[in-house]
Amino acid sequence: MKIHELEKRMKEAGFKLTNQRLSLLSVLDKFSETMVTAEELLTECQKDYPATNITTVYRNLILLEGLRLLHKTSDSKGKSLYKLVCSDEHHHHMVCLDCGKVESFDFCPLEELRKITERNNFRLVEHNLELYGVCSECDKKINEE
Amino acid sequence: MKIHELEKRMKEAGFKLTNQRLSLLSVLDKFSETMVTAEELLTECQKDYPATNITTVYRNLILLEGLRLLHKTSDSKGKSLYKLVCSDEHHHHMVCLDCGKVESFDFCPLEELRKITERNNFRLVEHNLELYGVCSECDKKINEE
DNA sequence: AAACTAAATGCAAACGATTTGCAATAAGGA
DNA sequence: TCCTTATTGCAAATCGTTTGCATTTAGTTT
Repeated sequence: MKIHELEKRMKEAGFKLTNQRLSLLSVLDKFSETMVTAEELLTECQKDYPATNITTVYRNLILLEGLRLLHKTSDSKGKSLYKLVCSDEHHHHMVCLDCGKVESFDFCPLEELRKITERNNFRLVEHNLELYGVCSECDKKINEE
Repeated sequence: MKIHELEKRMKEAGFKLTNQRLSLLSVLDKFSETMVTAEELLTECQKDYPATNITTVYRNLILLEGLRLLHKTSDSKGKSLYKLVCSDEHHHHMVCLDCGKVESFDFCPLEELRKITERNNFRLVEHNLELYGVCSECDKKINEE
């Protein structure tokens, strides 16, 4: 989703477009291929707009999540990671354990999963299919060392 | 895995079988079908052995994780959830969002996933396929209300 | 353009989950 | 039974995140 579209969505939802928010959106956009922490977002935001504060970052992340514009997960230590949602059609991700880069792929065995849950009278709400490993760039770097 | 086997593994790894540990193993075994928090484990442990302490629970959970006997994830709020690893062959889980119950299924599209990662020069380390929803019992309960 | 008002911010302090330092205790071999 | 070292319990520290409150600001209204 383009930044302009994100700004429009916030505005339409009745939120003010403060400098802190514009800066956060632009940073999120910049990192749209990577899962990042709130702290990393803050650091980047401060480059545009030094006054930005971690509290504000968190508050706006919560807000974006509420608008379903932001995807939140947690790393193995329980720390939260964020990324703008993908607006394209259904797909899943490969996440690099080294640099956090996220690559997408279209495959999803949803049909099969539906059959399984029906067989168990399990009301399927969500499914999560994610691959973890080392992306080609990081793998190259490791081999060079 | 049977409790006795777990105890054996700990002992073999050079750890002492304290009452706190025995009590934790038995509680984990009791909850082997459910993801539970450290707090819930403590509460149960204290029924057997009232002196048990949250610090000890955490320390032993870390230890069991290190022995690869324990599986750790986090819920949507980042709180950690634990469960003994399954010793049976490769499978995935459906997790009830209501009661935490975990059911297993054998299906896994690993072949397909391998093809995808190879195509992307992505070195696959781990994959996660998990279904979330409402289990048949909870669904029944909800409908009764 | 100045005034207004509710929303948004920044700070410091609170928070909950988890970890750590340290002195006291207990497991399991000698 | 004794001894040594691992383990425990407690309190305090830590980390990421959230909240209360006074101040500031966006975006409207005059």
